[in-house]
Amino acid sequence: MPGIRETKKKETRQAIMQAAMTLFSEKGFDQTSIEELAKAAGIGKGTIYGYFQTKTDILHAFCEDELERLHQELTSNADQEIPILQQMVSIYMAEFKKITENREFARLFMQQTAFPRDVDLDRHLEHENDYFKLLFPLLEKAQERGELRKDVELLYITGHFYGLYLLLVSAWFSGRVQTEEASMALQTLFRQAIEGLHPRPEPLSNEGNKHV
Amino acid sequence: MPGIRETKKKETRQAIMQAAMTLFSEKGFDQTSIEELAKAAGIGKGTIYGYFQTKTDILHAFCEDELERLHQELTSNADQEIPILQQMVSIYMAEFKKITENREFARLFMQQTAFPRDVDLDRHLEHENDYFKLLFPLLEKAQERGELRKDVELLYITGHFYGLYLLLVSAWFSGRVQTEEASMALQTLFRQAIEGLHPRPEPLSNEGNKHV
DNA sequence: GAGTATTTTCGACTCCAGTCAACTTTTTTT
DNA sequence: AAAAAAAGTTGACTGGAGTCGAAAATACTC
Repeated sequence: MPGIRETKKKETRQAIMQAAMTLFSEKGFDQTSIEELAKAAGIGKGTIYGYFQTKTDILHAFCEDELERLHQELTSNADQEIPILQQMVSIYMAEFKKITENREFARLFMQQTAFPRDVDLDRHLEHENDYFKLLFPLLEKAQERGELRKDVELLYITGHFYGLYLLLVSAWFSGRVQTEEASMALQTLFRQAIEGLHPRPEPLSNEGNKHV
Repeated sequence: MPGIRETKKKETRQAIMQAAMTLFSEKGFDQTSIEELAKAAGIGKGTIYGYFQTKTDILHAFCEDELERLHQELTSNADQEIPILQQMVSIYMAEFKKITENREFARLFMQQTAFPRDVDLDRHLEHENDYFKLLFPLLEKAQERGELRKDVELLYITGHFYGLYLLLVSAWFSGRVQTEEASMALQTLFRQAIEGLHPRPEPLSNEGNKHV
């Protein structure tokens, strides 16, 4: 039996996030005041701070939820036998598309995710570990198939892909990469990461070197 | 002849940044109010907004100045004949060390640099281009020496290194990489990026594969 | 089910970033 | 060198994020 309290807490939390997303989308993050938001959610201003530490946290929690759901989807649909390059491109492009739906949300979310405040560290690490649980098995299988070096820790391999993902998002913000070019750019970067930046006498396969 | 106005503008700007850094360092960014800062700089509160758009901008401008100076230094000291791996590690570790001197500054600076607001885009791109002017010649020489593929655009090569740098800083914030380990971690990542994540029958040289 | 403890809600309040219209200083014009 | 224009300075003011202590709601105890 959940108890009145627990039930209401979940409901209220949802109500806040729901109201927040509606208002943030309609009027923008800065143009929405907490007081307004509280009224829309049918609660008092102070109550919000029993659920979230800051205004940004509301947005961040929403984005994390959305991505969590996306990851569930990706995990169930994943075809673990296609080349790791394509798997990684699919996963990170799905994330990229989701995140870049709203530029303002994306900025605030990425700022906190990539460079989190110390108070958020625990939550952040937990979330990251969930992500690893999705990625590691795929990378491990790719290692077995001989597509990835076995002498590189999975954490580092993930790092390479995640680093390039960060780069892509950053380049998108600065306007160096357009939304339509993103998929191509990420694929190119990932392929180069796999092939290496060092020149080699003979190409590894004939898929390579078609694009810069 | 500079004119009274121009001279004073530069002085005032310096006074603001100077006072800001003293106070931010002593009391922390959030604990320092603009009014306090204005008093310390010997000017009125409103005047600050004739020089900087936001409180964060003051910090950001300071960090950019510091990094600019660092780049000058790096450019003049650069030995363009040592392996590109070492050159890149030196440059990015210098930046890492500078930036991580103060955790709070680092967070605010990186958040704005990696995911800039639209109003800051022009300044940001200009600054990035200056950076490229430092890096491109080094990378080009490395291509000539056969250390880097010639079929990958310089912008992309820079991207690989910068992406891994972002990753390192992000991992430092999350506590996955300690300050003392950073240099080793970056070197490993950069070497892996050069060698590639794909396994190869015979190692390229005997420097490789010693660390994960 | 009355009484006590604990958790949650609330909005008046504090504090501060950022604005703005009046004012001062410098430059340009005549 | 006086007048007009332009650029820079200022602090009282505004609006909103986040706090806090009192009040309400729920949960425990006998």
